[in-house]
Amino acid sequence: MRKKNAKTLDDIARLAKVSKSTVSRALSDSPLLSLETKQRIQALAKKHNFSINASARNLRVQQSHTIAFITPDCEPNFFSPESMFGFEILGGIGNELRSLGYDLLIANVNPLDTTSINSYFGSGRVDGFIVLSFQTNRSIIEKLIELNAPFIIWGVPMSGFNYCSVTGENITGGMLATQHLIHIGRQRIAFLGGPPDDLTVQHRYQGYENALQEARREPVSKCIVYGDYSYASGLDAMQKLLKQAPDLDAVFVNSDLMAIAAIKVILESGRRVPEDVAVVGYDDVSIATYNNLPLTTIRQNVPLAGRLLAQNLIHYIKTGEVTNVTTSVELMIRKSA
Amino acid sequence: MRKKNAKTLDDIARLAKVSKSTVSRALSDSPLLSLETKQRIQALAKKHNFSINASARNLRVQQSHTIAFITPDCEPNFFSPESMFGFEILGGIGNELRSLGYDLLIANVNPLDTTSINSYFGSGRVDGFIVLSFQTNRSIIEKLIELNAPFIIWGVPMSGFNYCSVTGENITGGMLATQHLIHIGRQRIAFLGGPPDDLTVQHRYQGYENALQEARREPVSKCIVYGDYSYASGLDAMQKLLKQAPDLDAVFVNSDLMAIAAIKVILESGRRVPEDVAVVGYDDVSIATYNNLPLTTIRQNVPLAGRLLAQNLIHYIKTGEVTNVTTSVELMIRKSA
DNA sequence: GTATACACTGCAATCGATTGCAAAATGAAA
DNA sequence: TTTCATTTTGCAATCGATTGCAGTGTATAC
Repeated sequence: MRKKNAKTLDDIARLAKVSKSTVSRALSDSPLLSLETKQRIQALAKKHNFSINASARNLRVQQSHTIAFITPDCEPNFFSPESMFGFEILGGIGNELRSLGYDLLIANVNPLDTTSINSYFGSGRVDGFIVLSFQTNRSIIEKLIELNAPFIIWGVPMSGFNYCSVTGENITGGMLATQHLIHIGRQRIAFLGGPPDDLTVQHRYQGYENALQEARREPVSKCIVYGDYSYASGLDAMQKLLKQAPDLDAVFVNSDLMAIAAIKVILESGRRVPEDVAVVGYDDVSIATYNNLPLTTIRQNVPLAGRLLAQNLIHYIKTGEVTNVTTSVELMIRKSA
Repeated sequence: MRKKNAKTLDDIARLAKVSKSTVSRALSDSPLLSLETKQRIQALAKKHNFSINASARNLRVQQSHTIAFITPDCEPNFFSPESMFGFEILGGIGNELRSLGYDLLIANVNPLDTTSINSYFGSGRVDGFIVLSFQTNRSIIEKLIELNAPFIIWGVPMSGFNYCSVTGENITGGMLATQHLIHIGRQRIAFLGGPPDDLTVQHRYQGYENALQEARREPVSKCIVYGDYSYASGLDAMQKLLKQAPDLDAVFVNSDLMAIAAIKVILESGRRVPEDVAVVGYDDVSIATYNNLPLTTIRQNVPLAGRLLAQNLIHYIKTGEVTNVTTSVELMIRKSA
């Protein structure tokens, strides 16, 4: 005995001998129906494993119940190791969206041509966007503002604008890392940052500076270099650092991938890690653990961040209330420092 | 002067002083219209940056123009390092789908409760599915078959069924790896596989066996162990291997992540890599390169695989033609063997 | 001038679910 | 039995784009 699948509300209505309005109300758990009919219809729908037509529903209620996660379409591509962090955050986002009744769409957008955002939002294809601000997508954020589209970013919002965000406690992160290096007796602690115009990076730098000042020290400019989060830039930056300040004995790096690159350079220079140069990374993505020399790093609570991004975006869509929250960070002590 | 955005076909129709049928035809580049009106309307639409309502269109044409990429909702989660491979393949899939006019949805499905697949397919939410078969999702594939939903897998199809697939040349991969180890003079070559009931793994084993036989050798059972692609299982399996066959001088591992785990165990046992034990991985995901000891591995053409998955699935949806293609693999010689 | 063909364009039905409003059913009170 | 209030259900319009068919207009041939 196989139950045939019902296709539309009308099919179920016919079977239940009611109108399709009633079926619609039963499935959306409307208080207008008697409990009895509601349950009867719900059971029937389940039996014929009926599921409501998404396009029709979306058309009628003028919502897509879909959120786009924006991945910049450029080199280095989002779907590359450089964005391992982005990958790991997707899990939390997806699960939370699902439990809120939303779907997750992957939207590839070229930062140099943001018109495709129109085709997602203007078409009613998606109700909102999630963007990682640490990538090359300032132009994307500007476009979203221009379109007045609901969105939320992971990172520190640009000043002068008012939109939702979730970000780690970057100042605290910078302090924890630096304090740890001071605590284990390091004298010359370098800073290898992400892009210097990124507010996130500036906050981490500020934490670094605060920790040094706490210990009555000052940052030294030749110990400060920047990369762009890529492996290659980590190699370059660390080489530069060793040239400028050969006497450094520690470095705080703004991402795990760059930290791994830095370690490679340090080892190749004949120094040992952590004995000669201690290294602290940032993010605690998977490679931090799997690296031959497990990385001491600042852990961001990535799954939580994903959930918060989803929750707060939906909250904004429903209420218009802008939220800016931060998530805590934690020092993970392993082998590299 | 800001151009106001037109919301519907009617808006544009009014502006162009034609009917909405004509606008619809102009935007879909119908041959029924004169070139002149077509261009006039297209320009107008662009100027008012109009984009067609997706729900309405999808409702009318009874297609969603959306493909779901299924991620099993279980531990180890898809969005974890264990699936770095899956992550890297997403890029190719997304780009290709986009150029074919389809969107990419991330669908989290619990392999123990596949009813959610209904809510994606039965609701017309998506037109088809892409599944990675090397994960714990046999039940998902069975559900898709039962629903008669269009789908394509990455991996070797279950025998007795007829559905689309794309897979790497696993036999060749196994041979290339093993031949290389023989070529560099290794005498006792172990095999550390993925799940033994996975056809992909069986093919790789067959390649391993073929290569040995070519060299007039035979596989030895105590040199054959299996894991489940996770880092932890790689540690376990390698420990077992060293216990069973302490005299081994090479191992062919079925994934890069397990290979990195294996290297860790080998080093901790006091042996050197590659001097005492050579290691060849599989997949060539990013960690293979970034590992302190860059991995010699079998490269799968992942971006190509993604594109093929997208192309062949859409082809199947449109024509009903089942395709089973394989993509070539390549030996990447680095430091570990 | 009329007939015929052909190129364009518009009308109106349609996809399936939602929801304001009206109608029917039920129960209680008079 | 009638009336009124309340609960429950149904009618029909609506969301926006597509498309078969019919209608208009123009050009060519007779």
